[in-house]
Amino acid sequence: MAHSWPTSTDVARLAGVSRTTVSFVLNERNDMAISPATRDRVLEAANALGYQPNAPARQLAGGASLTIGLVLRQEPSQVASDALLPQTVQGVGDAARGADYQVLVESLPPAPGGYRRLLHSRRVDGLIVSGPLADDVELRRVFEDGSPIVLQGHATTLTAPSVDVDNVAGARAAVSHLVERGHKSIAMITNAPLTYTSATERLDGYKLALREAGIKFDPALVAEGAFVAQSGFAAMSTLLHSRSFTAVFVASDVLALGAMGAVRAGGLRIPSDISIVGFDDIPLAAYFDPPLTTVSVPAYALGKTAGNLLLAQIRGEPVPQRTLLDTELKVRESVGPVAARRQPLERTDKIASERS
Amino acid sequence: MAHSWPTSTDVARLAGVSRTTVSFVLNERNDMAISPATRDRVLEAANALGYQPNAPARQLAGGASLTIGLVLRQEPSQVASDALLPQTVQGVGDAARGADYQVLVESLPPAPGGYRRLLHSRRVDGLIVSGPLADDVELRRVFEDGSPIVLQGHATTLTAPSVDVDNVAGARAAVSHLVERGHKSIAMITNAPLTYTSATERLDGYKLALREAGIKFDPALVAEGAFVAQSGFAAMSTLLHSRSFTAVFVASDVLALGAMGAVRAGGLRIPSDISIVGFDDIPLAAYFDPPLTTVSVPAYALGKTAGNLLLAQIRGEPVPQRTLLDTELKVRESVGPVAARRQPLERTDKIASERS
DNA sequence: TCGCGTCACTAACGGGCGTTAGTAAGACCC
DNA sequence: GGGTCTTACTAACGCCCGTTAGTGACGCGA
Repeated sequence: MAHSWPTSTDVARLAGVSRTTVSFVLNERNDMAISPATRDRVLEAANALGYQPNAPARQLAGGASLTIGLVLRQEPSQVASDALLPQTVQGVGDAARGADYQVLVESLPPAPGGYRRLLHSRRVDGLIVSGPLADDVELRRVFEDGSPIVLQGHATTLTAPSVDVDNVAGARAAVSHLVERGHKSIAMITNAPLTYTSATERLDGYKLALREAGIKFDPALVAEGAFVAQSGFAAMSTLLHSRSFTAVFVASDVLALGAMGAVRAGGLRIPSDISIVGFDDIPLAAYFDPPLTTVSVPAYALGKTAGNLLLAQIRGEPVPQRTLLDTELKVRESVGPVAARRQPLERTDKIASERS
Repeated sequence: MAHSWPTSTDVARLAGVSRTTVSFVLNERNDMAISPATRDRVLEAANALGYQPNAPARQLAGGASLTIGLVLRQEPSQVASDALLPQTVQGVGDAARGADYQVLVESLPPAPGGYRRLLHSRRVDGLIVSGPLADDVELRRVFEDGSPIVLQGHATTLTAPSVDVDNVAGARAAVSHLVERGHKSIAMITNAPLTYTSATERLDGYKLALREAGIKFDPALVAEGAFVAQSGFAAMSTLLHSRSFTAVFVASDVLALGAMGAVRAGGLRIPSDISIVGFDDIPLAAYFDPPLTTVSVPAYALGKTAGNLLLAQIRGEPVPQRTLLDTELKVRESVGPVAARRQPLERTDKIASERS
C-alpha cells in the first residue's frame, strides 16, 4: 500500500558519501569535522529525496522515543463533561512540541499493566497521569522503578512530582467573596465525591474561609455532587428543601449550572434570593444567566506545566515535588447582597425530577 | 535513570531456550511446532521477568507502528470551546484500543511538513485529520502517496474517506420543527464562517426546510457566528436590532447560549418572544434556561467510526468514501408557539457590550 | 542398516539508525 | 622526507526484534 520511503542509505548514495557522514550532517554534530561542501551536498540530497529519519530505528539506536504519554484515568462520563480538558491537552501538546516531543493519549486503561506496557515497551519516555489514582500500587511500582512521571490534579501517597491548582486557596477566595458581601449562611456543593482530593481540598478551603469569618461549619449545609450538571441540580434541590441559606459555593461550574436550574425550579432568583459562586471558569460560565462569578482555573497552564515538568524529569533535571498554580476569582453577576432569611422550600415531587 | 528492562534474550536465557523460540511462543505462531512443555517454560519466564517486547525494535523488524495519528487542525480558541471534543477523542481511542492501537494527538501543526513527518518517520500508520483543510495541498500529496487517511467533519476536494454528521438533515430537522410550531419568520446564526463546510451545510439544511415550507429565504435573516459564545451574543444582538422574527436556528449550542443572553439583554423572553433551536447537544444544553431544544450530534460515534474506518484502511480493506451519521432532534423547552410580530429593538449601546 | 519424514529447535540475517574506532590524505615541523 | 598533527571521511558494530534457512535427534518402515 504505502510506499517504502527513502532511507539514509539512499541519501548517502545520492550525495556520494557514506551513511555515517549523512548521519553526522543531519544530526548537526560539531565534534566531527565535515567540510562545508560535503555538508551542502548531503543536505541537498536529503531535501531532494524528502528524507525523514525513521523514528523507531533512531530510537533503537539508543535514542529516546520522543513521546510522552498522557493517561486519562477518569470515567468516560467525566471526561465527556470536562469542559477544561481540551485546554489541558493543548497545554501538554504545546509543552511537548517545544521539545520536539509527541503526545500519546491513553484514555483510561483499567487493564492491569497499563502503565508498564507503555513505558516498558519504550513507546513513551514518561507519563502524565491525570484523574483519580487512590492507591494505585502499580503506578507506585512504576515510579519507584525510576520512570519519569508527573501526576496531574491529585495528591496521593505517591512521592512523584505533581501539578495542581491551589484548590484550597481558590475555594477560600470564593467563599470569602460571599462573606464580604454579607453572607453568613453559606452552603456548599462539592465537585466530586470526597474520595477525590480535589473535592476535599475545595471543601477545606470552604471551611477555612468560614473559620476566618467566625462562622461555624455546619455539615448539613454541604451536599455532595459528582462531575455532571444533573448532580448539581439534585444536590441543590436537596439543600433547598432541607435548610435555609443565602448563598452557595458550587465547586464546579458544570454543577453550578445544574444548581442554578434547581434554584429557578424552586421559584427563587439569582442573586436576589440565592447567591452562587462556581469553580473552574469554563468558557461558557460568562454566559450563564446570570453570568457566573467563579474561580478561574488555568487549565492550559496546568497542562503546559505538567508537560514541562515531565520533560525536565526525562532530561534528568531536578523537579519540585509539588507545584500549585494560582486561581483567580472572576467576579460576575451571580453574587448579590444577602437576602432575607427564608424557610426551606416545601417538598414538591416535580422539582427533583430528572431532565433528559 | 530508568532501568534497562528485560529483553527477549533475558527471557530465552531464563527459559533455557533460544531467542527465536521465545519469539515464536510469544507471537503464537502455529506454523512452527513448539512442545507444550517448552511453551509453558517460556511463558513463565516472560511473566516472571515482566517482559514487554520493545515496540520500536518490533516495528523495525517489519511491523507496523500500531499507532494512529489524530490531527486537530482547528485554532486553539476553537478547541478550547469545543465541548464535544473529549467525546470524539474517546471514540477514536476506543476504536484504536480494540485493535491494539495507540493514539497520537497532534494539535495543529501549521508547520509545513507536518503530516509527512509523522507518516514518513513511521511514527503512525495513518491519520485522522479533523478541522478546516480547505485546499491542503500537502495533505493531498500525502494521501495520493497511498497513506491511509480519514477526514473528520469536513468535505473537501480530496477523495479520501470522510466521516461527518449529516449536517443538512440535522439543520433541516431543526428548522422544520420551528415551522411545525407555526413559525414563519425564522432567523439563523451560523456556527462558523461560511468557509467551513459544516457551516454551509447547516445553512443549506436551513434553506431546504424553508423551501419545503414555502417560506422565502431572506439573506438578511442570516448572521454569521464563529465558534465561541461571544459571537452568538453579537450575532443575535445584530439580528434583534435589524430585523423582526419569531424564531432562530443557532447552528451551535455554544453560540446559542450567547444568543440567549442577547435575547434577555433585549428584554425578550424565550420561548414566549423568541424560540431557539441549537445544534450539537453539548452536555450542558439540557441545563440552559430554558433547556435548549437542539440537534444531537453523536460525537463519540463520530470518533469511533473515524477510527474504525482508518484501521480498516490500514488493513487494506475497502472503505466507503463518505460516511454520514444521523442526528437526532432533542425537543426541550426553548421552542414555543409563534409570538406576536414585533418591531426590531431600538439601538442601545450597552446591549452589544462584551462580557469578560 | 539405510533412507526418509517429522519434530523442536538454532544460527544468522535484515531492518535503519547512531556511534566508536580507525584510516587515508594533506599540512606542518625540524 | 620521515614523523606528528589535523582534517575528512569510512567500516563496522550494536540496539532488539521477527523471520528464514538449516540442523540434529528421533522414530519408523523396508
